[in-house]
Amino acid sequence: MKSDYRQTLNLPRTKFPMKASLVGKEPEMLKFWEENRIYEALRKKMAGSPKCILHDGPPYANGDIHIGTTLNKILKDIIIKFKSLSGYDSPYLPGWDCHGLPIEHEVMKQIKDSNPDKLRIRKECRAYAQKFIGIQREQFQRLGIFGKWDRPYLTMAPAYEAKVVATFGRLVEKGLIYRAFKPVYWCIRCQTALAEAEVEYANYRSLSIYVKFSLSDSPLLSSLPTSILIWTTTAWTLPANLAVAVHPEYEYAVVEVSSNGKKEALIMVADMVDEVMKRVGVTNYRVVKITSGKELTELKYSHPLRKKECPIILGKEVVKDEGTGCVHIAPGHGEADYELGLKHNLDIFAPVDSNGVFTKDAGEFAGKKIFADSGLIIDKLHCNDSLLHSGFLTHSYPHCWRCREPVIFRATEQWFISMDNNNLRELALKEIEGVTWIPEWGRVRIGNMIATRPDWCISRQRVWGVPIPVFYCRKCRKALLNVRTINSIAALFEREGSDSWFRMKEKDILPPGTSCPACGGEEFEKETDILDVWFESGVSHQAVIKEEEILSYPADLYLEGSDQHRGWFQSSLLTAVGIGEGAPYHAVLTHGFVVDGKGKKMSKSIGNLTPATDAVEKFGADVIRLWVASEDYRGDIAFSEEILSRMQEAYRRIRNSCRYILGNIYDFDPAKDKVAANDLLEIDRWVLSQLANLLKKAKTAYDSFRFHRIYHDLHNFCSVTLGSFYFDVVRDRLYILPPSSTERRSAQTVLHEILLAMVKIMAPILSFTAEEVWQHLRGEEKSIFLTSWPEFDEDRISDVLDKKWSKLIKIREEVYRVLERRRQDGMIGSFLESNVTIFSSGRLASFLMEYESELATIFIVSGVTLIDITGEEMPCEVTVAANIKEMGIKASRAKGRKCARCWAYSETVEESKDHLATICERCVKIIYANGQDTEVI
RNA sequence: GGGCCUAUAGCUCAGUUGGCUAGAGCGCACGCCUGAUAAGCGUGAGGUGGAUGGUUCAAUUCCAUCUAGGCCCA
Repeated sequence: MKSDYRQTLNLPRTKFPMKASLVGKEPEMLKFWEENRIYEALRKKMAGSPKCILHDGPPYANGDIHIGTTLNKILKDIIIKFKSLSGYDSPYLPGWDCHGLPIEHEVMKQIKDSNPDKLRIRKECRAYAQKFIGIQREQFQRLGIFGKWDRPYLTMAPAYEAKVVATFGRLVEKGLIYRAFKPVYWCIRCQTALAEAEVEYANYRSLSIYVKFSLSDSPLLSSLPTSILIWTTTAWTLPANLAVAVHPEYEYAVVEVSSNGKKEALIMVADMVDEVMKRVGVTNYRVVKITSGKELTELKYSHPLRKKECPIILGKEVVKDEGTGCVHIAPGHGEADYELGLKHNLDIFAPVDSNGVFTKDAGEFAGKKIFADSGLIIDKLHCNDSLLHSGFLTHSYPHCWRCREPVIFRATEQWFISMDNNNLRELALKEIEGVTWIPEWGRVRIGNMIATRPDWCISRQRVWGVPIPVFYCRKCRKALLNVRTINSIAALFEREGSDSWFRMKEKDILPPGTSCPACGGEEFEKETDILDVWFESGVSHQAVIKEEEILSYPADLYLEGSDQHRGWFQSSLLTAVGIGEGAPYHAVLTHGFVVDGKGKKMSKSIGNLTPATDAVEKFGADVIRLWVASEDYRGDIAFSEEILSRMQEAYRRIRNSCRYILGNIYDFDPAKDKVAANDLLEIDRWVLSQLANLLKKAKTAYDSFRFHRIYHDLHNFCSVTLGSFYFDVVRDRLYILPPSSTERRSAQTVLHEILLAMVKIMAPILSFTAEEVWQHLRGEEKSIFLTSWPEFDEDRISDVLDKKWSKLIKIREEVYRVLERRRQDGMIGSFLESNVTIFSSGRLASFLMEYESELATIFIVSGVTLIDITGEEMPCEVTVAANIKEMGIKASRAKGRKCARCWAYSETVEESKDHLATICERCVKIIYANGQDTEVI
């Protein structure tokens, strides 16, 4: 028969399961939060406290959330929760960006009708957006994100649309809105402008021509008639040619050629001379002079199709691996040409109408079709001896996504926000200075962008969006652009939404009696363009922050991916500064992009894209949240199966640390059993000092948004301070000593405090688990999120204790190295099977003497003997400590027998009689003192 | 091609104003325990600090160039 002393021990008891089963349990927790309206209770609790507003950048209401969106929302949630815990009223109002091309595009694919009514498209788009708002909302909530999910802000809501229009009106008032030409993709067949996303590239056979633009005056280069040679595959853009661009740093060659008995000189980039000559079939040529791109700009050429002198300009965009290094520029027919044209004050000239027919501005080609009649241009060039060579080239060319016809680039009238009227650019740059950028380089990044960006084109030739609230006089074609009409439209949208614009007639939209200020006309036509969606989301500071009572302006923080320096951060800043206000945010925090384990970007084509929902279903939201917290988001953020399984391990460690404590405080009632600070054992005071340190570091890290430090500190605390030391050492006290003994209560007091602090440090990150722990802690508050960040005394951080105990831990390591060797020898298994003798001298010896009675417990061995060898030689049979001077260690098999209760070896354990297990003196006393039956069977 | 950023052990991160054999945790290997047990403990092996050059008595830390990668443009 074997005696069982287990029942006389205080073994851990808890219902808190070791296995998290997050995937199954998290939804229950979500239900708990929802049913108990914890977020609302939190708002109520914090009402009146100082506000801290994180304004949500609206994700696009299309598709499932991906891992990047997940990261973004979790970061926001961590901040919201920490701020709330630490005394701020920090509400979270999520939003969605609802308008825009991607949705319209998807909807158009689904609509069978080839020419659907605009209102119908909009209706379908609205339903589509609404559907994905529902889907995404559920996915965000599944992550444990707290917020006002029942009433998010939507950019398609009438009130929001009204603010968009009103803000546009304020920009008009400031003189920032103007109309000008800008090239866009245009489909002649569909009679519509196309966005980048609506263009598909396919092979197309183009005319490929080399054209000579004869120089008006070139005596310095050659005595022969001299031309600058260009190459193009779009002959139809030549009537719109306004300049030739050359690269400022390239060398250009003057090449004298002789063909068909005619001698002339041609200019092209030096590196391409042989290549070009080969292509145009000229064999007799020689380079007579090398000049620079810069020098060429002193020259002018005469237009081959029109009587006009045109400049040669510099452009860094010019390349030399195709063509001649001299680029024909038609600012009305190309994006790069347009930018260059703006820079050099060229007209944005596009003499082509919406049907692809030359207008009267194209002179003799007026009325001709640009593709079908391009032979006329070739003929003309040929006649005036401008054509050096013509052929065909099959190359990738943009086509319309609907009708598959090749598209053209054509300047049409668009609305712009001027960067420089009213000093918008300068003011915006000034505002950037006053904003806190996290990381700091965000300031430089957005600064450079704003300093060099062109005017903001806000026109979109689409349907799903907020119309640009402008009318054109039918009589004089002038635009009606004034604050009064715009505000009346805003009011209309507020009442009926922007569908009204498409539904109603002009005269019903405009205030009665509106007349054209230019000609007095009373008939108007509404604008068909809608606003760039960046403008819409950009004015959320007016439509949301200013409107919502729970928020306050300006926001304390915007938090988005680093791509938003060009996107939302910028559109928000420009609109706010444009209407005469300051930056809409005090601080802007950016995070990098999620990349795969190898540091490559996530993309569908590479196949390394993990849907966020998959990860959540596999690991649980808390593991994903821990991953978010663990990564330094300032750079790229790696995401891989390996990383997540590491996170899972780390999660278990933290979870089990909580479980250990819960199991050991099952009979601890802080109200009754708490031991006063001064009566705590020294090791307990030391661990509280460590805890205070952890809290301090965590607070600093949360305050500076450096969450990965919290993860590391917390995890290290669990693994090192607790797991490999404190938990091990206090186990003896907790299990063996009488339940109400001061020593045991001292440990429990500290464990309870540790868990209380840990669960709060965890809460913003491991929200589900923290709440689960909290429920087992039986605190007063219904939810961990209704508690507050633990106050702590800086005084508790004791350098003296830290020093003493790090020394003890260091000594312990030395002891363990020796014990490990004995274990390898087979002398011992458990360390309790050993006795340790330490030889030391001087200060070390007296230091150790201080702890003589505790050393066995600290080392978890059955006995420690100290030998002071001050003034003597180290005995030769001991192991000398590796990292501590003047210390020798000897380990031997423990004397006596193993106590059946506490498992330590002691000579007080008597030899077993009657097969009954025997216990040591200490345990006998404990059992007697506790009034327990000694005859434990 | 331009602007901004990143690069320390297999993974995630520390390394204070340049200064002692570059640290931690996880993972891994080996072992222990079986009273935290699909847990826990111990010991140990892992780094030419992306590469090259320069400044310095001394550089992971400063400078230059390059390579790889990311975001935004062209």
